[in-house]
Amino acid sequence: MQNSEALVLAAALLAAAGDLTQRINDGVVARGFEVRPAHGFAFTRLAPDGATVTELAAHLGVTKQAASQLVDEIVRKGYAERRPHPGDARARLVVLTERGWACTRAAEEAAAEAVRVWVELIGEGEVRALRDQLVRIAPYGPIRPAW
Amino acid sequence: MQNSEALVLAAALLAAAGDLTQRINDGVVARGFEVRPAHGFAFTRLAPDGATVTELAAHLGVTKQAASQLVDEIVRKGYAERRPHPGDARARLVVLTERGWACTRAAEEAAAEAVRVWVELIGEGEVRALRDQLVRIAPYGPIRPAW
DNA sequence: ACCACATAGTCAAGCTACTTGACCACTTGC
DNA sequence: GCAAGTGGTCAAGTAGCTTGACTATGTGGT
Repeated sequence: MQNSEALVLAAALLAAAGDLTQRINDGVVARGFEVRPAHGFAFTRLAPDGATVTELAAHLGVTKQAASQLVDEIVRKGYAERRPHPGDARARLVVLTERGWACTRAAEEAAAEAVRVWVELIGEGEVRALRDQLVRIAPYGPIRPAW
Repeated sequence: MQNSEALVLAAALLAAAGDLTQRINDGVVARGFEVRPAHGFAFTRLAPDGATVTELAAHLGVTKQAASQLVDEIVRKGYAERRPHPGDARARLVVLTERGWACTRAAEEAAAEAVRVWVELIGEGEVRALRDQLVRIAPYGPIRPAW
């Protein structure tokens, strides 16, 4: 593969990721939730059983101060709440509220809607293949803004 | 495709894009250029024949003031220069210097190096297929940070 | 049992890459 | 040839991050 082709791949990947992210966020906002994209990726970490601020910081690839500010924001907006951590009095467990769960479901709907456009473009099988390949090459590292 | 699968696709896409962007930028920095990722995407627009600040702003999806500041920076660092625009005395044509071209070539090398890792993971044919599919679904809109 | 050290979290201040608003120079179209 | 539009910059404000400092709690060695 030529060098210049690699840059084309990078540009297309960035464009697709940016487009998808924006479509999902727009869809969530249209459903009545006041959020930005970073919140969504925080929610996916909080979703199963909650998480501490430090765990969230690692997931998002930011400092724990930044993660703490983000938690302040989603708590203030009613999507999550801080609870005492069972088994560690220093830590606090951040868990989603019912509204937080509703927002998560809205994000899934919006994502499905955005992907549907792609399915119409290249077909469901191709989208699945795309996803499978991406899952194989995507590192399980922090979810970060692309730049 | 279930709703939750769409979010998995989005997360994988974001992770892959973020990872690739960072690898490319690290590679360019390692080759002795002091840049950030947004510069690279500016370069790809400037590369053929130069561009005006307004065109660059549209390409990057930011205000023309922001684009102007970015041009200030890459001019100060010696990667580009402002020239009078032939045929429009209001505009100025921003063109790459020789160092700017060298940086672009370094980005291509770094991108190829990063993609090589993927080729080893899933094979060259799959990477090509990935690129082709992405090119088909990626809108030709602005290149933006993923969030 | 104690004390040094590590870790969870927050407060405060600062920075950077953006934004909005105002403005001038030049161009375009009626 | 003047009104409206466009290219570019200057200035000020802002959002979301950073680094630094600190308290409270947990951990491990002697």
